[in-house]
Amino acid sequence: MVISSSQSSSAEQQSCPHNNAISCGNCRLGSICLPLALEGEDIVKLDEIVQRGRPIQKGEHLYRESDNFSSVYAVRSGVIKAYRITNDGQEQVTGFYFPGEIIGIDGISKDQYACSAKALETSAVCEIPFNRLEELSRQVPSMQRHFFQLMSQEITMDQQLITMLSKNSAEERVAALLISISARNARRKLSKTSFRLPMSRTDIGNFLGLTVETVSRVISRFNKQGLIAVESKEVTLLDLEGLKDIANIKIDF
Amino acid sequence: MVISSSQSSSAEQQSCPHNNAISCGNCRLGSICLPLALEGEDIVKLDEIVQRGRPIQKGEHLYRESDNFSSVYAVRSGVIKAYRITNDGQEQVTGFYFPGEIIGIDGISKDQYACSAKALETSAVCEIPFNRLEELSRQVPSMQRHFFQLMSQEITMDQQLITMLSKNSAEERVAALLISISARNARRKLSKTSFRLPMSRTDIGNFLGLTVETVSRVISRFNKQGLIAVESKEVTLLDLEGLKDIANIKIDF
DNA sequence: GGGTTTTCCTGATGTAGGTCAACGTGTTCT
DNA sequence: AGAACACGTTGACCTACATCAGGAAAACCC
Repeated sequence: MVISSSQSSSAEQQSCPHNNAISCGNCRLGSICLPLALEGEDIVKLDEIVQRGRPIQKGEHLYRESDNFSSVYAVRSGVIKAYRITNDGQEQVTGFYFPGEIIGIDGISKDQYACSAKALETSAVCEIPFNRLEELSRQVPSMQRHFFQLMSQEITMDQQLITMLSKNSAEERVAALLISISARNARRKLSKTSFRLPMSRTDIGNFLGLTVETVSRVISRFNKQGLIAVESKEVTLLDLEGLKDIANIKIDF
Repeated sequence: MVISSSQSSSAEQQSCPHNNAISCGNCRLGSICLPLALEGEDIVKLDEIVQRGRPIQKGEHLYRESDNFSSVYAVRSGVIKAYRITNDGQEQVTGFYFPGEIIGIDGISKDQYACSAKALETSAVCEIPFNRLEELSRQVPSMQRHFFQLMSQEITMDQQLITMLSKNSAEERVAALLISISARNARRKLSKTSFRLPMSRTDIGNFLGLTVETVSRVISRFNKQGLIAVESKEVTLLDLEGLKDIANIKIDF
């Protein structure tokens, strides 16, 4: 079944309506997901190995835990949730991936994905077959460097989350997540203060190591205090500085 | 100042008493820290870039957070603690590194180390200058693959820790750490049931997101229940299966 | 070798956030 | 449109772990 991608309506998609016209060279996410140093010729090489598939519907999986690892994916539009199932059957959300971000690199170590990846809304991704990427990395030093950096960045982000989970209060965690989403929106030239939370409260709680009830209470409290204005999933950050004070950490995850 | 390395007395050191006689080819940790696929000739190439420095004394730093990144390090003997300082000045332990394990790759993303690395006991490390490693990775595909895997492994380990911090009880966490250390000892052909905890209770608590008191209480409880036998830092795991039941997770961090 | 400092243990008490429960509000399906 | 269901909010209560506090035992160090 082929689904026409022109139905998609996210901000990112609108700017490049025809799928087959998209290339890494003209993608407006390039500066986020690509090495800035990549030269014209090298972008063409990268372009050749990148596969742009049909959109993924909300709730659909990009891949599942323990599927054979073959590709990493760049999110082009939508939001992807990464999660794993613990031994006792609980879900643990390990990250949310926004446009321009790369997902799937945790699969390299064991040649199978360590997480499942599920679309939280209709999403589009660029598939990058890993063996071709490895080849390209050998030919193009800046590409190799970029990929090492990307992986290292994932590590430092995880370490920030570790720190948060072991040291910060519920309010600090929720504030940190709001600021993180805000910052990632800003990178994509979207509003830094007004956006839609693509994930459920349950997912937020799960990611932050809190229960739904606690997340809900903290958000309500922020709302009452005039720090934010919430209407279900729509959020406006009214006092970004105040939130940063509460979060009390430098974040870029 | 040069410190004679013959003073060192750890198990790993004893097997290769003369520093300058050590090479990646004859190091008994090779199968842990090196790509298994590396061929004779390639090991020589790796050997040429690896620098074996003087031992690091207990409490000494290998590098500090925000030092310029230049090298990754393979622990040859001893134990290294990685930690970062949070905005409000608290320490957060992000990992313990045993012989055969690689530390420092978190520094790649920003070209400066994201953590500080401190020796918990007199240790020896192999320094691997990263730019030379990058070069070598381009020439030797299996080397590049190995390094990607190493980084990816660090990510999955961090994600396991994240899961533990957000889902597991104090007892589960402590049991998991004990089993992890046991497993890492086994990899090095050391006792899986009897060893010395190289880190303080404070460090354990910090790493596991618990207070010293809680760690101490849990360890005492395990002791009373006959799961382990502790005398200060010396531990014997009396009921490995029982501990695994408690830990309730597959661990390899 | 004895004093100082650090580490470890254990008990008493407090609290942030979990649990349980009930109800309101969207969303989906027929 | 109305039933069925997932999601979100709020309140009352509870518990695992933090905090505070004191004392014992190592470890360090003139």
